[in-house]
Amino acid sequence: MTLKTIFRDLTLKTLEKLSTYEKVEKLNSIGLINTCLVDKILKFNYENKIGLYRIPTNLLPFPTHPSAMEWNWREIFKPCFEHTGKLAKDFGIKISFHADEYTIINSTNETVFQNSVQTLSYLSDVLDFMGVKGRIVIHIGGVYGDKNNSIKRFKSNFNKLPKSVREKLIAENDDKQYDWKDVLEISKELCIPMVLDIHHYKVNNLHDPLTTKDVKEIFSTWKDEKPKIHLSSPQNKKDLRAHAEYINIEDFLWFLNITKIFDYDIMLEAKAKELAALKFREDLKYLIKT
DNA sequence: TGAAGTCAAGGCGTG
DNA sequence: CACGCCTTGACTTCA
Repeated sequence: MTLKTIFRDLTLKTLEKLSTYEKVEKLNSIGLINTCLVDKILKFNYENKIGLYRIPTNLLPFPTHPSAMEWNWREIFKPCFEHTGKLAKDFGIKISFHADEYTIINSTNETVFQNSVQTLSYLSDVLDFMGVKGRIVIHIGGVYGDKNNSIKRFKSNFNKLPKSVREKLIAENDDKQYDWKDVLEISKELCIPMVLDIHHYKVNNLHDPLTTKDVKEIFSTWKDEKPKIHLSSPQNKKDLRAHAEYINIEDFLWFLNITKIFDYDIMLEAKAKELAALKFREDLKYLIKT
């Protein structure tokens, strides 16, 4: 059994050709198709004992764009999200979002920061409507030629965010700029959990190799919550950053070896999505048996 | 109905 | 300086 998980979308150009009435109709229709798809995925995950799900940020089309301001999705979709949230809770599936690359909390441009606040509020409100204790993953952002100042700006801008957003954010190490030590320091100071992405770690690590002690410190940022890591495999040797279809079990074993004493969730970032998750689990089972 | 070109946004690396 | 990349690509147009 495979899932066809194609989330509907539309281009701005198409949207702007429509009358106000047509716009709302179109946006509603796409939003509804996508939320129904989420319900279907949750059901699939439950049946296949997959305990996590990351909802794509394009769940709703143009949720924060000026050209769709007349669309009051919060009012219209509240019951939908309540229903979806109830499913997630009944199935025991943890929900999360990953803010897109345009969400930059530490931007030097105030407009970019304000747009980021809008996007984060959208994601936060969806989680609140769902009534789940979901998380929103973010990266630290740009460096702008001065990492120390950019980290400072991240921290001060973080504190300008609405409380409802702040309490959902979790920070992830990235593959180019902010490595795990940078993010750990920031996470500790802001008291937010850190998601360790072990693929990004391998691509971008300026420090010593990760030890069990380091992982313990990273996991301690989660307090009473079960920690989560991100796992993916590179597309190919040349293009290390892009995600492959499936997970190569080798990319996890080294980490498993230093974390056997811990209990944590694994979010897979693989293009084959649910198929990759099922295969990963089979590979792991086979390996442990032999 | 298929393939090819296009798509809101930022920051960074590459040619 | 223009372009591609990142995101679990998808939409739109044109044969």
